[in-house]
Amino acid sequence: VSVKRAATIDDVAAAAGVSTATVSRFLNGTQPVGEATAARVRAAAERLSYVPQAAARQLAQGRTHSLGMLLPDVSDDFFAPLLRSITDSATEHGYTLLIGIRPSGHERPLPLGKQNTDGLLVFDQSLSDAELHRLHAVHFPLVVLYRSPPPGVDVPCILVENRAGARAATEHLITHHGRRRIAFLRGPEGNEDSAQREDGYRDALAAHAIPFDPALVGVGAFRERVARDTVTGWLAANVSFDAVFAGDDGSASGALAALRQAGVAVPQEVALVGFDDAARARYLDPPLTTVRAPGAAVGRAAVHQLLRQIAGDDADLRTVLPTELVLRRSCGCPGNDQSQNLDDDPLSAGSGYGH
Amino acid sequence: VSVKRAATIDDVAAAAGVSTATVSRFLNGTQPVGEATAARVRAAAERLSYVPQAAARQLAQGRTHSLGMLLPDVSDDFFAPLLRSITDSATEHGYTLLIGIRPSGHERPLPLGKQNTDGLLVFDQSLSDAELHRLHAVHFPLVVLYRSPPPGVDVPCILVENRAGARAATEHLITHHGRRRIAFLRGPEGNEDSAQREDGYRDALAAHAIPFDPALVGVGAFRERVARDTVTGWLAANVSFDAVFAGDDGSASGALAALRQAGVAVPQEVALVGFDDAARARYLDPPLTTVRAPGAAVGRAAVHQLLRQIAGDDADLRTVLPTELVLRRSCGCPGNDQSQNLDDDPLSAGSGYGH
DNA sequence: CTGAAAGCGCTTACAG
DNA sequence: CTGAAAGCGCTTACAG
Repeated sequence: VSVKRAATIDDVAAAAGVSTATVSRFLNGTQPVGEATAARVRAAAERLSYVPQAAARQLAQGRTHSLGMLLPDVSDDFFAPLLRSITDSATEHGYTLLIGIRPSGHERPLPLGKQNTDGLLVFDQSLSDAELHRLHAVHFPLVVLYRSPPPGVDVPCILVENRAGARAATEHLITHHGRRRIAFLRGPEGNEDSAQREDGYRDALAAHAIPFDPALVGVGAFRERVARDTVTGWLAANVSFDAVFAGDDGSASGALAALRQAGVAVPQEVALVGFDDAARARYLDPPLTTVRAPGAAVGRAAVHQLLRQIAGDDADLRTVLPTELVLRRSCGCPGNDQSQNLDDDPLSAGSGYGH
Repeated sequence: VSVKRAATIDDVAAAAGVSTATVSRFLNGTQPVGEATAARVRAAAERLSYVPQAAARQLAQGRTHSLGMLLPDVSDDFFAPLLRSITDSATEHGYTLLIGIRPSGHERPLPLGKQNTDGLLVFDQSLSDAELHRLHAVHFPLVVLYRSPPPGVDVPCILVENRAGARAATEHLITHHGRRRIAFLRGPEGNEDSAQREDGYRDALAAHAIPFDPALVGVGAFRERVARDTVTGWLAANVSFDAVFAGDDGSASGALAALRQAGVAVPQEVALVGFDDAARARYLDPPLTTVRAPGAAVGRAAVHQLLRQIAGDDADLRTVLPTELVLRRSCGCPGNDQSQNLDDDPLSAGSGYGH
């Protein structure tokens, strides 16, 4: 047994005394094969430790059996549960996940496409509208996550219930904690999730006859430092507020840092609520009350819709997943970070790295 | 221009009035091409928006131009900076990163190998010693991360200075904060990083003539919950200690939760130090003093060594990266979580997701 | 500088 | 149930 060259289907066929067609059929189960033949092929493949070469199958079949995932950038703890559910779902269906990172600014060509992938999960802004349009026009299977497709481009999308979640969070501050001067930290310009969260925030104010005050809306940009600076600015300017609803958990962290820095007690003086329930949320002090956006469910739904398209079926154009208010202590609730918070930690469920 | 079928090299060749060989040479720059010819080919490729099909090149060339990354599992915030540096380095050198997740227990066959990848980055225990041996025996390029290869298997490895880092952390507790009853939270059984960190811990004790007390070593398993339970047990049993050196930041979080729960003041009554400087470290309260293990540098080094092997060069068998003690407040230092901690956050450097 | 042609390792009608 | 053969879309000696 030479160690130099990996065994090919020809080697297996020769060893088993059959044609390559038969080997292929048996290994793929695409057509019945005689019992005796099967045994010989199995033995030969085993003995030669034959592994089919992906490129050759891909070329012959015209499909790659792999899914691409395109990210605008790799950042923060929001990512882990999502990635995990996507890889799990893909693996479960016999697909390999190919990840391409698209740095912001995307000058470079797409690393992933029809050439190396059967379909693509597109995060947020990692594909421009024009690119989305072009790929969809050639019927390349696509699913967009955390955004809707541009008008006229019927690409299935996976969204979360931003508006209802944001409304629930804001109403909780009003109803349970008597807050009426609630500030809002916006996400990045043009971000769809953020716009919807702001709508929910306004819904809640309106429902409780609290006038909307533009002075209480600031930029958080889903960035910790930006949010910190904004809140620090408010404090310096003596803006009066008794609560902050942050557009995401990252900006909530920043707000918390600014408040702590200024000696403002959270939640006593200013209550705080975030959005996402990212991994860090439970570790903040006080633990962050936030709206859980189900990352794992988003991942599963995305893979499902992508596979339907690959199979030639129609996919749902719009999947909206429910959000849920998670009460911890930053809003003023008694919280419960002993059992609940740690035990359902989606991240500690794994085995962890060996480091 | 038909929208049905993607253009192939034949289409381009026909459109440009040259042979496919010429198209290939021009596009890959493998051989000089006449100026006029080049112009025609460029125009044709452009007009047909030709993208070479990866599988065909792979088959013809016998290489995939992609790197695999194998993970035992996707977990926690330790992962993000590492993944980011790996993808960046790979992209920079014209490689695509293919990620395969190997769930613990690994009953399933390897998703990544010679069939679809030019080389593999192997994390921790995601490959068994036998598999490692087998792949190395057939000269498949491999780099192991956060572990050394099994004896007799000359696979390059990337490690961090665990022992020195752990010693520095422990000595800091002794020297600067006068602690002498320092507990240690071990990592998972058989974990190399953890063993080395324990060595460093013992080195420090010995250097200061503090007897090693086995009652002060407990299992943390790099898992938050496990560590929490261990520390809770110590407190219940009235074990006396004035500091905890946790094997990683995850177990440090758990220790902190247990201490807070029991009303023990950190750092006044018990000082705490972790290892890794994971994303969460700066968000704990108090911010966690920890040993920074340079995830991004590990990623870059790993890709570098892998590419060298792919190029047929010799790679360094052992790369050990320095660690650095990061002083925050959990050890009793005044800390400085205003500017430094946020501004150098490797995770907030990206654009963030639109969620 | 350019082309004709073989070959990479599979799959899959087609024929039996 | 099985095989001979064409074909997937590239690359690359080989010859000129």
